[in-house]
Amino acid sequence: MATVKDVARLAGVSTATVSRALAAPDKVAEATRVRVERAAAQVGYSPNANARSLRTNESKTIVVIIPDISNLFFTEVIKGVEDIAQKYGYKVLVGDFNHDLTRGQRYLELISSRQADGVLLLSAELPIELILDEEGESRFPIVTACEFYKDSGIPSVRVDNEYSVQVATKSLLEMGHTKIAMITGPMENPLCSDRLRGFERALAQTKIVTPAHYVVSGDFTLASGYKLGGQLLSLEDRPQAIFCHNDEMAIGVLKVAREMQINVPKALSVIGFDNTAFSEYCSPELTTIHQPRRLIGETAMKLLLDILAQRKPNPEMVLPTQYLVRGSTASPQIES
Amino acid sequence: MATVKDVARLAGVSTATVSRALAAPDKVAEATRVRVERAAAQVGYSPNANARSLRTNESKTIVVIIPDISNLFFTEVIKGVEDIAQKYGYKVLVGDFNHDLTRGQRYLELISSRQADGVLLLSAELPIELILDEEGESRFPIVTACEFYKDSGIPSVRVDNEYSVQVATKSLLEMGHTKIAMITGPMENPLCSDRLRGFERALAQTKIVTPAHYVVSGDFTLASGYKLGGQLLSLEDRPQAIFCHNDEMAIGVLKVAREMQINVPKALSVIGFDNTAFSEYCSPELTTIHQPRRLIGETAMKLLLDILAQRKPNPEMVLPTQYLVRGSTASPQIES
DNA sequence: CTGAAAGCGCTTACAG
DNA sequence: CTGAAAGCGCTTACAG
Repeated sequence: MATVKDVARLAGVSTATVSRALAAPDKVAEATRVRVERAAAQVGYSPNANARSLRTNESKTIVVIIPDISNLFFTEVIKGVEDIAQKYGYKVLVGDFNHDLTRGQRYLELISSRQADGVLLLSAELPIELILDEEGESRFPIVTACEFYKDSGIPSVRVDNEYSVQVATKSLLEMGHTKIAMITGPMENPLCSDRLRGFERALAQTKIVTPAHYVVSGDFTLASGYKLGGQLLSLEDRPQAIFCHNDEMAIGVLKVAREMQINVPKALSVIGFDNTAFSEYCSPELTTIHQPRRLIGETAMKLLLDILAQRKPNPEMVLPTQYLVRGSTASPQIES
Repeated sequence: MATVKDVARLAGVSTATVSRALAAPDKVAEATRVRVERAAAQVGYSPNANARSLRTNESKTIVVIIPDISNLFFTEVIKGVEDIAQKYGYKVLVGDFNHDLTRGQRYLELISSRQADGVLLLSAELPIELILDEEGESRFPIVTACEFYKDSGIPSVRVDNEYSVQVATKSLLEMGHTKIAMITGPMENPLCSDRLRGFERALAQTKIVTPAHYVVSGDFTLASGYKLGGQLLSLEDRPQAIFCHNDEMAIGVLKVAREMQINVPKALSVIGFDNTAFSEYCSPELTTIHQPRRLIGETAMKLLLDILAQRKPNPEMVLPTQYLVRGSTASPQIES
């Protein structure tokens, strides 16, 4: 591999000048710049990023850490991150830790090993001590997106989960539903407790009493929606509507309802969350809550860029959702 | 950040010994090892990967380059890659180039900038000159998986696309179908031409003549399946079966058929490819061809590891598929 | 088993 | 505008 030395020799200048000509063309005479550029091209020079990072102490790389890369929700967020990062000359590494905390920690270590300058964390599963020191300060530049650590002071970008669910629940109530169940995500997530609270708040404004067994906890997968949906639909006092904490679980409910010959939306209304691609391709099409995923990614990346540049950022950004009524919800009808 | 120097000082040894104690514990006296380890822990030592890579000329990192991270097919392959990489002490970077060749090239440059030791390429979109030199030799350690460059000599891991499609097409023929259409992926992909060939071969063994307009070319998205499916189903000589080059497009066809009130499988059989998660959750469940995605990822990573270790690898590995008959295919019936 | 020393390839004050 | 020189933090032949 050619190095600055090779370029310098060929261009008849010092390595310092090569470095300047390539990095700060205006600090160098026009003619020199041209000579260096030609020489660089001729020897096929490609800078050694390790040497540069070692010297400058920055890698111009950020790592986005996600719990599960096969979750469609995250992948769209990543696209937004990449768009902005690219525009500002940052490389993006995607680290999927597959819900394995040891693996997640290893991605965090890209910071201490100086391979990344900052972290975009799309999860709240990692122990917060890994992120905050004893004074409650971030150990490194970090932004959380979608998921977040409640009252941690860690900058985050997300939607108003509580409000979004409250709105959708109200619409269900207005349609005349009185027996509404909910399949949550893992309840450790602040995001899920917020969504559950929105649900409860909406119900609290009515006289409806929801039995405890109407709220069950899944894990965001198709399979868990299928299983828990089947469970809810086998209840004596079968719910007329099931609100799921994401689209995948809602699609699982759709499947089990079909198998149990329970018509959606006539005998059962189903709501998802996220508005991922398949929500428009299932049958019936899913009523859901749109999250501006790409925008979340873009905003989070911009925030991280601000932090890396020491600009004081807005520590918490809440982006708007949109309640999308499609074919999977309707007024409850007499059951056949 | 603490460095070897700090550890050396505290442990009362040289930096050389620190380095050895941490990297090759058996080259050092037991007592020294313990002292160094304690000192390292005490000062919170974390090795600077850039310095190490600069010195050793390897990063212990591989990059897997994919055209679209929101494609479920790829994400499962990545999981397999990660499992193996992790086991052998390699870090995995995921680079999504979003079908943007400039971006793809930038990920390839992680090699020349020495941030990655090898490439796992899940695409055949990038110009082959970026990969092979004038002599047709790989410029760097690389393995392609799923997609591949035909007759390029680049090591690849994939399935027998031609044979898989041939088998499924035959089953359609045996069911009594005579009017079978195909929605392909982008025809630049060798993978797609192989699948098309399998289709044609199966038909060639019969007297059935398939009109040219029965073969249309999509782009692997839900939307393109929907659109092209609608097109095929609006034909005067409407096909009785549509074979799609992936599940997404097949699910798009399912949707348009539903809207056109064409019953699947009674009036239309639909076949996908890949066996991705949603294929079991659509209605009807999709008949498809299972690809061992995780195994593909594992195998490809092992192959790359062999190449990195200069072990002569098997340059082309073909893994078995499985034809899964589910609810979206049936014998053609009199149309209503 | 251990240390002194060189060097990986870059960038950047400093001096001119 | 340009160059000589130092140094980022590590590892590894070499010598003892």
